[in-house]
Amino acid sequence: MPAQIAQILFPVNVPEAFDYAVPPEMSVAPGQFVFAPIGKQMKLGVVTALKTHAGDRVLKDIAQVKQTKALSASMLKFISWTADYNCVSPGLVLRMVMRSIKAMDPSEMVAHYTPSGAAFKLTPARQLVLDKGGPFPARASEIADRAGVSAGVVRGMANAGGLVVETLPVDAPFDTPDPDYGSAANGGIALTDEQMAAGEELRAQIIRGGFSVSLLDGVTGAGKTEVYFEGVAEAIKRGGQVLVLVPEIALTQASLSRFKARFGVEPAPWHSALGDAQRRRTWREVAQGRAKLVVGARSALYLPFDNLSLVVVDEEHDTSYKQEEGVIYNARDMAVVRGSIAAHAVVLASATPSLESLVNARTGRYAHIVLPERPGAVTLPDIDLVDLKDFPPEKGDFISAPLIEATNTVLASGDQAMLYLNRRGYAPLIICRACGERLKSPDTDSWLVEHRATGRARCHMTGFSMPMPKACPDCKTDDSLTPVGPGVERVAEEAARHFPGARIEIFSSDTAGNPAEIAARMKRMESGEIDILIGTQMVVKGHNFPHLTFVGVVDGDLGLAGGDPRAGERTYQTLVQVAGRAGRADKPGTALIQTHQPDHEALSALAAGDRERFISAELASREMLGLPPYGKLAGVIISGPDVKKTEALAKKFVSLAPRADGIDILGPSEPPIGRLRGLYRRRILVQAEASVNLSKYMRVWRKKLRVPAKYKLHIDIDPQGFM
DNA sequence: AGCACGCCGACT
DNA sequence: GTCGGCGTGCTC
Repeated sequence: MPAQIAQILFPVNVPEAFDYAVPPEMSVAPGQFVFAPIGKQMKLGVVTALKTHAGDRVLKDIAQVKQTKALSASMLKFISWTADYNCVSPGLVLRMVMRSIKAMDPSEMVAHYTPSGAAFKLTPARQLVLDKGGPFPARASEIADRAGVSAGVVRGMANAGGLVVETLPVDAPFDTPDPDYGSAANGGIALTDEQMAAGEELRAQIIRGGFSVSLLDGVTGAGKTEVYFEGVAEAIKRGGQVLVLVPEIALTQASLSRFKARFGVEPAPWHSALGDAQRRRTWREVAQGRAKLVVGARSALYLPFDNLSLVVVDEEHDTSYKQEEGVIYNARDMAVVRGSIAAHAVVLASATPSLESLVNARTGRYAHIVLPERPGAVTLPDIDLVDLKDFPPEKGDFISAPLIEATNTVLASGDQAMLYLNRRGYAPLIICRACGERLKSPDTDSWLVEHRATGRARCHMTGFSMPMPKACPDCKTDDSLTPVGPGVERVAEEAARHFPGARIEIFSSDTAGNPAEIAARMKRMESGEIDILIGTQMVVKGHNFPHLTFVGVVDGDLGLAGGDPRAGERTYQTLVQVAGRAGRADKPGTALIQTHQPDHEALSALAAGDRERFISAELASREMLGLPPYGKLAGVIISGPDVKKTEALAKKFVSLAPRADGIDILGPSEPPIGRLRGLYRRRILVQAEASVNLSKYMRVWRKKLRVPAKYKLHIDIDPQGFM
């Protein structure tokens, strides 16, 4: 029998898996993690395939098989599919999967304590342990922490017989969700007939098994979450694992609590800010198939699920599903791919579905489940546009008379108002009155934003920040630096002038602080301790304020500039979500949107409350221009330390483009941010007809150019922005 | 991603 | 003379 050869993929940036000899006494299977020598080092990789013949090359031996759960065949396929589609090496995708390498070993075991109930010598400190030390079983340090005693007390108490000791994993398994825990039958939220029918449809998909995609389409407040919970319950009931993807910003304690209310346990969390211990715990429990319910941001899609049977993508239109750095991918699209590979159900949920998903639903590729507005409950408020040409704000102000009037009316009736502006800080631009200099981020084409609350000038692209200078750094004139344009801080200042006595709070990622503080602010808003909330994008997600009946959008045009083909769609989606904050819980609401472009299709359709009109107009123009979903786009970003060489490299790349029908290449051109962290950037846009396999074309093209060290070429399939 | 090989400036 | 700077290229 010929020696067996294993293809091994390593989590490094090499173009393909490498061949290794399997020693005669060793047995390996695809998906297993193995140690093998690569160069001078020993690395952990994954067997992707076995074969019997590999060229003339003398192969090295696999050193050792790692004793841990292997990746499933569908996971391996998903890794290579992701790499191919997004034009990156499969090793980089594997690196995302292997994010928590320590989690491959079983959890360390450590002593846990539980009250024994037996008689023992009770002291005041020991009483504290019993009163406040729980929940049990727990580690000595956790109990001591909660009870406010030293860990010695806990151990002494165990010796005295008051606590029993057992050795348990440091990383506790997650509790098993109960599909019926908070169901309507068990006293949970009662579903309407329509919601029940929609839930049944999802259940039916899951019972039928196999690949399916359902677009769950319903306005805010129509009960999308309750409906997809029905699907989640069915999948859990059948023993499968469920992943619910949410936009990173929406992964809050409040959203986890909704899962707890419905399934009796908090789900396993996954997001970028997770600490090492929690990350390890979730990764391991997911790999072992013990974590049944996972709620996570986009990267959770690359967790090594053992038995995934449902993926829900909540707020599927949200742009944060697009990963913009490293491996560039769209988690919403990859979720559908994962479902087709692993043959399971996928649910896309949104009040404002992306045009791509809508078209897929209309052509029958996706099941379309439409939830009607709840009868009796006002959902979308009355939306009107304020043409800033007709109602210009006072000089230096940003709030027009109609917004002031509407806010006053709402405040007089004891309700709350919200002013929305998606701009952090005080002013987006700082300019010198004496010499005209604009404060710019070092090595980057981006203005510094004044943040008055912290007295700093900050770059939102790079994170650079410095104390707000007293004098112009260029002409040295004192006190000449002037803020230009509005940020939420400035709008709050203006609001304080217009509405004296009103309790005003700002809510943005700068002021948000930790989760506890966010929750506290939300609570103040809910209980009516805030009259006017002034917020950025952060206020859009998921919080319901029963007394909020007016929303004023300070700048409805933000996002329409810049030539991005999806700008109109994004603006429409955001404004629907913002306006939807007003007037729930049976109180009618109103929304006013300040704009310079009242005739823009997105804005006028919004004011008319006519989603259908906006969608058909937008689709018609996309079809005419050959843009997604009727055509395909890819972006190329080339960056490097020298302008001329970067430009030359971009031109050379364009000249190497394979000739093909149905493909247009635009550029290279300088993107809006032409220089970022000292690197000059050039952008190429590739537009293709729908029938073209654009990923394959880009992979072939990419191989023709050797990119020098320090220079980078990134391919972005279906780019969402044009920065 | 690492790690070594390689070819030019400030030290014993 | 050589120690080491990091630029370049390879790893089955």
